[in-house]
Amino acid sequence: MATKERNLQTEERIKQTAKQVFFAQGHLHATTQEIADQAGVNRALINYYFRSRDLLFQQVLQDAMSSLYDKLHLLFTAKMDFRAKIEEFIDTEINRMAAYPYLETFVIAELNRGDALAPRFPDHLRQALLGPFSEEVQAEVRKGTLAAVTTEHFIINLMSMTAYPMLAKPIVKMIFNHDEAAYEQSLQALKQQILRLIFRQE
Amino acid sequence: MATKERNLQTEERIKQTAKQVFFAQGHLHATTQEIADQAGVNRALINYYFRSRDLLFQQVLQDAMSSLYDKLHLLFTAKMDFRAKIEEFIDTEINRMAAYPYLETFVIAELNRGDALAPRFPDHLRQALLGPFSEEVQAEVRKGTLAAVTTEHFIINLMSMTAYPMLAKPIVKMIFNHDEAAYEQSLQALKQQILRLIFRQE
DNA sequence: CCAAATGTTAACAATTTTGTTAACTTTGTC
DNA sequence: GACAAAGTTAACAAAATTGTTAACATTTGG
Repeated sequence: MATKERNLQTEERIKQTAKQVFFAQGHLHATTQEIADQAGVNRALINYYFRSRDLLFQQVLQDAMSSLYDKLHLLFTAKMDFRAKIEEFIDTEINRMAAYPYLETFVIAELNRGDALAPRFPDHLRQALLGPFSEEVQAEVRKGTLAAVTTEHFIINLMSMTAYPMLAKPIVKMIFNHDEAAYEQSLQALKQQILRLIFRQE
Repeated sequence: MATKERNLQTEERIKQTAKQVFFAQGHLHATTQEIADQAGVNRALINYYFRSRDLLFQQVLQDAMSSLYDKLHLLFTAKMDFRAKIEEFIDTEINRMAAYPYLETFVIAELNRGDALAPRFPDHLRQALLGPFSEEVQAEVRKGTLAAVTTEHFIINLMSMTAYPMLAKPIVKMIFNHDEAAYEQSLQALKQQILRLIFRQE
């Protein structure tokens, strides 16, 4: 008996659309109808493939968490020159956030719903963080290329600067009176500006 | 005819509770029933004082926007030593965010609902930003106390570092395996760490 | 090509949430 | 203390949203 092949075309389209609605458009209150409409499918298909609205949400949440883990895994373990690694992290992270500005907002909003199960951070990631990566950071501190900060706060600040500007996109646009184009441009420039702030030599 | 005095005790209690639910607990999907329960009032009173759920949301949103404006106004116009001003901004901002971690999340989520009216950033604030405050920042850059960054990105980075760690509180706690106490402690230490990162002298 | 499995749809039912109304209570004022 | 205004409540009505079902369509394997 061959493995049952479900119609991934539709199932995947629904999930992708849900991500688009939640992560890109920031419609955290979106109904199943709205998602079905944008996906161009009958709403009942959401129940057919995902049983319930909640299970769709959980699947999307799982995917989002996975992508969070992936990006941190790369940062903590890649065997590259430290500065190059940070540059790449900033670059991919800003590009990712530009496509999905509200991914973390969605994750956080879902985590705050009483019923949500708190996901666990993979142990091997925390080991890499506390061990090898922390060594790298502190070596840079001793060299004087980084300010004297703890590894934990270095990571927090790095995540802050690469995530917040897109997470708070409407606020940033409002403060600086940016249209979409100006905002995009400011975002690209931000990459260099973060590097200048973090690293101590010219 | 004297001005009509409505029962501000109840009206205010409802609004305060709504802020607590949205900004502190992060229940962005909260129903009017949940708010009424936590406020200890009959749900119909929400309609009595605010007409509709949406109008309550809008009032809370307005208050949130005002507090955002206030904090920026202070940063842009206070006549203090630059470093002292930044220190104070970080301090009050982190304390505020610790009490209301999800204020900006709520604002952003509401701004992304199609029907919301985009609020305008007060002109006098943008003037102060582009004029006097920008002068201050660039003077510090010339002195070498700040890295060579644009005023815009300086502000964005500052807001990022003071807002994100609380905005993403569940994620931060998860990554570093913090309980509530450890998280609080990390937050207090963050203030100094941000200053070390921003300013160039020891 | 036929039959079983899978996919899709519209209609319906159940649930959740919001808004309204009318009766009742409290408060302030004369 | 009587009266009017404001405040409060439970019950009801309306709307929005989700979940289910049964009929229909399409695909797939023999």
